[in-house]
Amino acid sequence: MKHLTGFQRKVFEVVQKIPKGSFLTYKKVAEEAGFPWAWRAVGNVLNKNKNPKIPCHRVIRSNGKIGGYNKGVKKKMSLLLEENVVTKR
DNA sequence: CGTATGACGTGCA
DNA sequence: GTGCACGCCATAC
Repeated sequence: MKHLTGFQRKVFEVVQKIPKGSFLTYKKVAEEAGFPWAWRAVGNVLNKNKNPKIPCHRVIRSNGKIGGYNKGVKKKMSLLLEENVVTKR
């Protein structure tokens, strides 16, 4: 797990704790992580994140858009449709 | 150590 | 409701 900063570790913790069938926005994750002012960094951390243990696909934008996914946005949409049971857009 | 980037968010036209 | 621009934080180079 290497040397993650408290920020990243916290973000991973929160994202990993997201219950199935639910999703959080980047800003919400940052807020839950304890860094509500660094919602920007949340997306960056997840982007560079290579940990498959982190359901980063459950984190979407506040715009209601899916956002992105380092494994493929298409994959993220599929996961959201299957796990979060959400509608397209 | 300094600069640039990015899976964002909000504001304004 | 949609599009463009700016601001923001942390990380990577």
